[in-house]
Amino acid sequence: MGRNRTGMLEFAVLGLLHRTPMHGYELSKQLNLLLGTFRALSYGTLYPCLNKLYSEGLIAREDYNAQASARPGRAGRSKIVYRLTAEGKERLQDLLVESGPGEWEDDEFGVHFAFFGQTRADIRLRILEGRRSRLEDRLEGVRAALARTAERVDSYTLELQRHGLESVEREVRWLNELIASERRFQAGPQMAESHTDRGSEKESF
Amino acid sequence: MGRNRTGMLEFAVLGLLHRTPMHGYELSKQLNLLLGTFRALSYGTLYPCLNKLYSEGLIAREDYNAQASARPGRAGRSKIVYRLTAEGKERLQDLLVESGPGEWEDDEFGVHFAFFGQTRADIRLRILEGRRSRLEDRLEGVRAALARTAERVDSYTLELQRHGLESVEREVRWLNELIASERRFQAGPQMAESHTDRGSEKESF
DNA sequence: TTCGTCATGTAATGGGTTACATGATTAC
DNA sequence: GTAATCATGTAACCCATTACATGACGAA
Repeated sequence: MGRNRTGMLEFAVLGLLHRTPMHGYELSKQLNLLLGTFRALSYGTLYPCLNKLYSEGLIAREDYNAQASARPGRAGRSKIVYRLTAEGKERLQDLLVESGPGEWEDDEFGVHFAFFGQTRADIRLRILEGRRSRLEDRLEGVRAALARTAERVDSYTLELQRHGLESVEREVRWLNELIASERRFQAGPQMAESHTDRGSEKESF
Repeated sequence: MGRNRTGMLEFAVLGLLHRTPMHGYELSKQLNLLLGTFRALSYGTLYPCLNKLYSEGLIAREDYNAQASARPGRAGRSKIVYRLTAEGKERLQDLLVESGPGEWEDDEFGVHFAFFGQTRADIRLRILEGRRSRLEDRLEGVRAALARTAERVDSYTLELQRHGLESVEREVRWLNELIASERRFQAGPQMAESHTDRGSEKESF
């Protein structure tokens, strides 16, 4: 047993700190941007989490009582900059590679996706496909329930369900595009121009 | 002071029981269908909630030890059917009429919307408009953040944010349609026929 | 000088899930 | 008879929010 219920927060923190060291306040903003659409979080959550990661040796702190900084601008306000330790990096790698059923859920998927840039291509594909089949199950369930109850329910409830259904359908289409583009990339990795403006050159991944 | 943090669950339970008395298990399925897209919940949450509502006198229980049923076999399986008391109905009315800023959030909005069929027209409009402005604020925030960080971030993160943004934009369009249709209805209740295909008979409320 | 925002935390509280525990009924 | 699902609950735990508490910096 002993499966880690990990907490996506720790994952997200490790992922962000791997990109670049940061202090808590900044981290919190990044996090709210990163997970923004999925979920927000507050200081009451973040700081205890940082303490925990620190006590587990996954991150290291560095105090900035900025005497050191020649900057006259921001003198000594106490900032604590965190960075990943070797153990932290190892741990992050383990988390990145996880792609079990738990990883198809909303939160988990969101965080995993956010760090796809650091994830192996085969894992990316597995997660995208898992997510898709997860959503398809959900669709089936809701459609069945809807068909059963449809005529017996007021139109607002119905409208709510219809809208929910369409949201899920839309995400499935999104996933289809992403999966196609992942496959295209894995089939022929010869080139993939980063242009990223808008439209549909998902090949840039 | 004394603002109720109410818990949307209690609201949803009262709302469902107002439509028709039910026992816990059935309630749980209805609830998961009703809030389905928004959130699921488990027995560990529901039963304690029912007990609480009962102890507050908002709902009444009725045991079904199905001797009554034609089946003479064993003492029937114990089902507990719940129905709203007078106090419960009163309480539900209070909740239905609430339309403060808290009511524009995801969960709150979902539950309120699900019971729009029992909500006064002016309140419906207030909630829809509040929700919309809530989402518009969110859009602005995300867009700003996106503009600030856009070029400094890998394309997966960007794609995630773009998709999130589009989801919100889509919900705003949905709300626009609903608001328009509510206004049409309030302006001239004689008829509000228009496209919106299956959604248009809001007059039935 | 006052206000906004940067910056870090703690304590109380709440809401929820998971796993556990039990047993009846229905369909195969 | 056996599996699925109906049906009800409890206890342990986890994660997160809210409100509280503190304080320094930059700009108006």
